[in-house]
Amino acid sequence: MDDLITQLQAKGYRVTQPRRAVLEALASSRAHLTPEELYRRARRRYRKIGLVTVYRTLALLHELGLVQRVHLNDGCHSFARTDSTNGEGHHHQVICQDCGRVEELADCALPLQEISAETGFQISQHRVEVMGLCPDCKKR
Amino acid sequence: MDDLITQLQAKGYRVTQPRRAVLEALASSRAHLTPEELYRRARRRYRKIGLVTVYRTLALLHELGLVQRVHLNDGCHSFARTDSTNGEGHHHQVICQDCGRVEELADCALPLQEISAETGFQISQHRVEVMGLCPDCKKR
DNA sequence: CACCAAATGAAAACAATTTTCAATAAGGAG
DNA sequence: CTCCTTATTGAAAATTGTTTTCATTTGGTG
Repeated sequence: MDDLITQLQAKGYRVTQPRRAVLEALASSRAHLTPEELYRRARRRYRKIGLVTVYRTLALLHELGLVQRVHLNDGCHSFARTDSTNGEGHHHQVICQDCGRVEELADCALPLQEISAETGFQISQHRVEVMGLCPDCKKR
Repeated sequence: MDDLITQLQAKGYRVTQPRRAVLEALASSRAHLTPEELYRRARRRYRKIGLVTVYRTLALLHELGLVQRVHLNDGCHSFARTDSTNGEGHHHQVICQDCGRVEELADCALPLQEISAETGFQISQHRVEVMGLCPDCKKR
């Protein structure tokens, strides 16, 4: 969280109250959130914030690789923070279908060589998404 | 293509001119297409078709597992036909970033056991998308 | 060929996102 | 600490993408 703020400052962006509110809302949730949900949560921290600012902040954070879009079967409108452990713009997530919790996979072990050989494609990036129930939701 | 039509009939859906137009447009492209693009192409085959029908046909085909949504970094508005070889609702695609060509992977070789053990998730489905340049575009 | 439900197209409604623009506030200079 | 500049903001309007409504058309069956 403080890390996110530091990153913003480092890149020359201002650390404003609305941005703080969005960052805190994001950091305090393990689940993926839509702009609307994020807006509701951010508002609890900074009442005056507008939905537009949420969109703008998300765009900014996405550009900086601090949040990632979560691609679900029925739409791709949610975002989750990027785990600080993965420096890169990785896209390897495990997503709980019940509570929305998102976890990142360090390594995906895709046989890229093989895929490249088979298809003849020159591969530059990839995305892996695994869906299911997280330990908590699985118990219920 | 004829296969798609047969499938429609088999499920009790009517084979109408607009649907034919959409199916042909889909079948004749190796690339993923947005509803808008599909509309333009379908119109070349059946002038009177409306964009609404394209949406409806896509929804139908998606339900039947004959097309899949393509999830790109900057939006998920495209569709590609499902390779007839993969009966299942697989989501393992190789996508050309230049021409949009989509190829399906038969097998993804993800170490699901491992992922499950590591994360504690009970896994029910997954999606793999590999992006890069197809053989043709790579040459240019 | 006639019938009827399924399917269609046009227009309207709706939802999500982006743009515009005047007002505000972060943060560096003094 | 105050001033100043400019990035950032919020509200409203505009835009874009998608869905609904409903009267009309049409595929397929008898």
